[in-house]
Amino acid sequence: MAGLREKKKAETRTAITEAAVRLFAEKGYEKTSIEDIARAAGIGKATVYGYFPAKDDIFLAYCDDELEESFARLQAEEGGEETLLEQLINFFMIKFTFITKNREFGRQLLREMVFPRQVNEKAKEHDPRYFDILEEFFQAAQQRGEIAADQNMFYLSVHFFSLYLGALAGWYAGYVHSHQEVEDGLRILFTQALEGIAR
Amino acid sequence: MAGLREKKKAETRTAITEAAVRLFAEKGYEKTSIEDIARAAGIGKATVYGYFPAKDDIFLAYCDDELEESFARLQAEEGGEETLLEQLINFFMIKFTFITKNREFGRQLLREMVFPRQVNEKAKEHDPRYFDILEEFFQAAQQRGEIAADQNMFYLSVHFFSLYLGALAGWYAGYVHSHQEVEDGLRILFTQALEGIAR
DNA sequence: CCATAAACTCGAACGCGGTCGAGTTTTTTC
DNA sequence: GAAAAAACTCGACCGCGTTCGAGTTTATGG
Repeated sequence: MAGLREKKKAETRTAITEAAVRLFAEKGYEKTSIEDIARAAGIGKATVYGYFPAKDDIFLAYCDDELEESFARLQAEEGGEETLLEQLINFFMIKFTFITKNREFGRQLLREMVFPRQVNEKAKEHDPRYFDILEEFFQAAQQRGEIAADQNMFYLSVHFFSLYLGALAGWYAGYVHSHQEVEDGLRILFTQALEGIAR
Repeated sequence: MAGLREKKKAETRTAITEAAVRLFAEKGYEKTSIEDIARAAGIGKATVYGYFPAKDDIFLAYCDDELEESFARLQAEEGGEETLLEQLINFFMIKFTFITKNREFGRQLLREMVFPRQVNEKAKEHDPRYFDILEEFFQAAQQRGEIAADQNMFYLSVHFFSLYLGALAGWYAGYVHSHQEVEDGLRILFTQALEGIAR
């Protein structure tokens, strides 16, 4: 019964995202028009809108791939014997390096993730994955006695994530320029936080 | 000599911003077209681009007014006998209430201020004014003995500003919904930070 | 199977942000 | 005060994101 339709739909959707991923990487987001994508996917321009409500949403599909890659690298890291501070610096610097690999891409993605146009269900799947990694760090640090036992894991994650956001804001606003400056700044902020958390 | 030209130019510029402010407030940013603004200002559409390089820049001129108002309210507050924690909560909740007065306006402004398209000279005039207020709080708190003497005022400001950013992100991502929740969250995060900062 | 409904496709057109360039007004130069 | 230069204005146009609507394909039910 069904099937033929669904299969074709899935194929077309894939064709769109693949064409978009390729073109975005080649020419950049702004320089790639919907018509370019449609042509590359072998369909009409208007048909794209049957699959994605707006251009930004195609971009977000593209981001999913990229985020997946970053996430994999984050999990691979697993430095087990560093201090919590070093683990956190490491974690966020990987994220930072990834997101600022291309300034424009990072800016666009951050705008969409930090101040989304509407509450974003997709983000609510992503975020916990990062928070889980952070919470593992905290758990281990707690067992090593590096942080107090009564700390709320979730708010700890939020705390460091916020400081990371601040660093990104400083980067995009032009207050810090090199990766080293960002790392130094994060270290200062994290230490401020930790010296309280660790008493 | 000059004068006639300059005066006319200033008048036209004012006419544009005033028309824009009125129309943005009436119909919202997206729904207001450059042509609307031009017509309301009594000039041609293309002329607008002689005064502002892009639509967003007219929006930012509009924001200047709004930010000025918010800033005035912030300075008027001056609660002198509260604890640092309460002062900070107060300060950031005023900012939060202002910026989320209109969700769309706040989102757009935040995107532009936190992740600007290019390094923004205007922002570099604004930011220090807020940081100055914060540093006064810290100075006073230091004299009261609420925080350690060796803290770097600038990074303290950055720290709390970052936590505020985190709260905004939580709001726009839909993790917290009421002002009370935001305030509660800020209080937890600020306390985490302070208990370190205050030893 | 056929008839009817539902879903999908896409050329054409719309709206809007932004640019061009020719015409006009002001300033400068001598 | 005339001629050249510079600055300003705006109708016409371009490109692109998005929508419309008519035509086509697939699914459904008797």
